[in-house]
Amino acid sequence: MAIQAFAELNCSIAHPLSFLGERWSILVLRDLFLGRRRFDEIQESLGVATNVLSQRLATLVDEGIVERRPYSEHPERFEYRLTEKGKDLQPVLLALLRWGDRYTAGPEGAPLETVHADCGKSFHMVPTCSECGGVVEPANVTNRPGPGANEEQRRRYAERRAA
Amino acid sequence: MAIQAFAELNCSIAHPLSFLGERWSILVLRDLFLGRRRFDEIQESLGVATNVLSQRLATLVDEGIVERRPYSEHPERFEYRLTEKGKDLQPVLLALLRWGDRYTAGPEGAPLETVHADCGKSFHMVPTCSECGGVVEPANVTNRPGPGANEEQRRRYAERRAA
DNA sequence: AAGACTAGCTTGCAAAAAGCAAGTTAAGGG
DNA sequence: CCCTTAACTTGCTTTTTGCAAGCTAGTCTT
Repeated sequence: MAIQAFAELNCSIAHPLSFLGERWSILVLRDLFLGRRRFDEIQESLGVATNVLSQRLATLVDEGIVERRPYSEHPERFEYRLTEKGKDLQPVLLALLRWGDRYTAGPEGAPLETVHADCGKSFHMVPTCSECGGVVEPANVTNRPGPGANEEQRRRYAERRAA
Repeated sequence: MAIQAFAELNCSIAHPLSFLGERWSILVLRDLFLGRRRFDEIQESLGVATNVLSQRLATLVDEGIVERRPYSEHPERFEYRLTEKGKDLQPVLLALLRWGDRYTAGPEGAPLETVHADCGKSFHMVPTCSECGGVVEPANVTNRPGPGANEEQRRRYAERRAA
C-alpha cells in the first residue's frame, strides 16, 4: 500500500503524496473535515467502493492522520476522526478549495463556504510568508536546496544555475 | 481521461482532483514550478513511465494548466510551461511542502527551501483569512453551503445541524 | 421468536490504470 | 554511415480500482 515510487524521491511534496495521492484519500479527508465520522456516511457521500474506502482509511490510520475509535461496544462500531497531524492538512484542502472555487465552480458560485470564526466572515485562504507576513505569489518565490537535499539534488541545482 | 466520479461531486476540492488526483500530476507540476520544461528532464527527474507522462501532460494542457509550445522547428521540439491558471496552484504545492517538511522530512531537515523574494528569507506558507488577515487554523474554521450548493448538499447540512 | 434491518466491513472477479521495454520519427554530429 | 537526442507511441504485463455479493454481530419490528 501507498505509492512506493513517491516515497523514494526525497521530496516533501512527493512524500505526502505517497498516501494522499492514492485515489479518494483527499476526499476522505475532506469528509472528515466536514465532520463526517462513520464509514457508511463517508461511503455514501463519496460513492467510493467499500473495499477501497476501508483500505484508504487503514492507510490514513497507519500514517497517523486519522484515528479509529470505538463509539459503541455491543455491537462494535467505529468512528474515524482526524488527529492533530491530520488537521494540519487543512491548508492543503483550503488551497485546493480556493483554486476549485476560482476555476471550476459554476456560474452560481461556490458549493461550499468556509467561515473564519475569528472574524465571522466567509473567506478564502491567502498564502503568506512565515517571515515577513507578506502575500506569497508565484512571481516572488524562488527555490534552493535545503539542508536535507541529497548530492544529486545539489548537483542538479548547480547545473541549472550554470545554464 | 481524468477521474469522472470526482468531477460529478459538485465540490471545489473534488473537481480539481479529477485531473490533479491522477498519479504523477502534482509531481509534474512541482517540476514545472522548479523550472523544468522539457519532457525528458521531467521524466528523468521523477522516474515516471513515458506513456504516463505524455498522457498527464496532455491532460494538464487540456485543462489549461500547462502550455505546450515549440522551442524549435526542424527538428520539432516542445517545452511545457505553467499558464497563469497553473501558477495559481502554487498554494496547493506550498501547503503540501509545508506539511511534508514538518512530518516527513528526515533529521537533517527539508530537501528544498522556498525563498520569499520580497523579504529574502527562507519561509514556509502560513494560511490567512482573506477578510481579516488573521491566521487560519482548523479550530477557527466552520463550513456551510454556498450559493452553488445543490439541494442534497443543503439537506445534508440541515440534517447535520439538527442532530 | 422469525425475519428484516443496520453498521462496518471482506471476498471474488472484471475493468481500468500504471509500469516496462522496445520501437519510431526527425533531425544533428563525427 | 552510424550514433545520439528529444519527444514520443505501441504492445504487453502487473497493479489498482470498481462492482456486486456476502458476512457478522447485534437491534428492531411484528
